[in-house]
Amino acid sequence: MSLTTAAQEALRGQLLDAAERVFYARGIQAVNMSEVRAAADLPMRRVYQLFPSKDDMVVAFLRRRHDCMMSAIEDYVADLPAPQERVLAIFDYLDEWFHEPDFRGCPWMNAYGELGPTNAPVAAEVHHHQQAFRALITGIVTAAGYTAGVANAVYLLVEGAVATAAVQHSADPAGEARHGAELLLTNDRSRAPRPGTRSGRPAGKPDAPTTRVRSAR
Amino acid sequence: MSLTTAAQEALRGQLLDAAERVFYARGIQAVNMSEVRAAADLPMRRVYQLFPSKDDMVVAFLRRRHDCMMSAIEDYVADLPAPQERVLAIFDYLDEWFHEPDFRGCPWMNAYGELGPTNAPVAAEVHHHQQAFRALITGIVTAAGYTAGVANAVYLLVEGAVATAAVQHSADPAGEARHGAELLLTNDRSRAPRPGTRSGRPAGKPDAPTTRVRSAR
DNA sequence: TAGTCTAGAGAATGGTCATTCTCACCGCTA
DNA sequence: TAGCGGTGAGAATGACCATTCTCTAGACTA
Repeated sequence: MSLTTAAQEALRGQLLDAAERVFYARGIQAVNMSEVRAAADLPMRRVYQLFPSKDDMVVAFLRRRHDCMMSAIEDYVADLPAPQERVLAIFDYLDEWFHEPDFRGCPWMNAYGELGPTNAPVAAEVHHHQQAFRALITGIVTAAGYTAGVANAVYLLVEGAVATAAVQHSADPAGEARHGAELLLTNDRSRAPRPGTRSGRPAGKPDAPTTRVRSAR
Repeated sequence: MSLTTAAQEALRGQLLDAAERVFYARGIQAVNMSEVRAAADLPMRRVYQLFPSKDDMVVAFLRRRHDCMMSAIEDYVADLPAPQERVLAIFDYLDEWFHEPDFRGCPWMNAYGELGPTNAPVAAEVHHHQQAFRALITGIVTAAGYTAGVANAVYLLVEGAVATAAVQHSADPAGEARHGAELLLTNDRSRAPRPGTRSGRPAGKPDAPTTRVRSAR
């Protein structure tokens, strides 16, 4: 036997960490396998033992990042009691993300732009991510009692903010989208929760201002 | 003299037509210069006479398409008298675009995903497009008397709809974004134009339903 | 008609890249 | 110690591609 399953998993994680770093920073097609190999500090032989092709590695990178992002948002929102705050916290999450120094847009949209038309597995992975991500967002909004129309609009605000922040190298779209969402939420006739009621976060996270995006970094 | 300026311009147009077709359909990096040459039905020598490099051709393709899209939206909106209708017509334009059989998302976001980190001129062109496009959208909204916050949100809805429609291969996001915009517009306290007043398009374009996206094709 | 210029068609060049292969070596068993 | 399965390091392979070059032929001048 060459390698225990646990050791394989550790190496796979090490490789995906490196791949994610270089692919996200510089683009998938702009990075060759030698660079991935070097970034992961693994021999080429091992790289192809862990993933039979670059495409497989790309799909795995996208999937792992998807899982990571989904649970991060769930956690971010989980301990907020007020439904409207839960919705707005999505945009606070975006604001923190946009402030990360190596933020470079949506990994899935980037991959779609690069490989969408020529690489069916990658396109399918992007499609899957977007559907699941959308379901997560709209789930948070509708669970707070708002209409499906509001939920759709909140989701589109999120997507628009990510695309805009990437190209403009600015975190402002998070706040702008948050403001748009506030307008949608406070005016929704089907529910119209009054703002200001039931505010405050439980211990473990600092207070977030109600009307403004929390600053990160 | 090798070629008159007018003839050069005609050939340049012929080449950009072809380049736009193949680049947009299959991605910039996935298409090689021989394919562009073949699609334009021009000898290779001529291609490099018209654009000194593939990068130059890509930038020119993006710029021409930008000019085209900007004036198309201006025209689309121009003859609508009611301010709120002018805003919503943006989404009708999107709906028609999304219904085109070869719609494949935002050419600029696609190019940014492909080349953004490695190709500064392309990144600059995308940046420029997004700023100008945003100014156009927010100009239409604020000229209709709405707040800057509403204008920002409308713009983000547009960007989100384009990204979502591309990946999901669906035109629905146009209608969803339109609905979100309607919620924003009809509830904007700073202006609150009553819906239903001053409706109807002038001759030359068919009537658009007020609450639903106009079907294209 | 001889000379010169330019164009078209496509091959050659030089470089890159994903993937595979070689080879010397290590740890283990008998 | 001889044999064996697997390893690291990196070179070789085969394909692709942007860009340039060659060769042939037509158009135009004198």
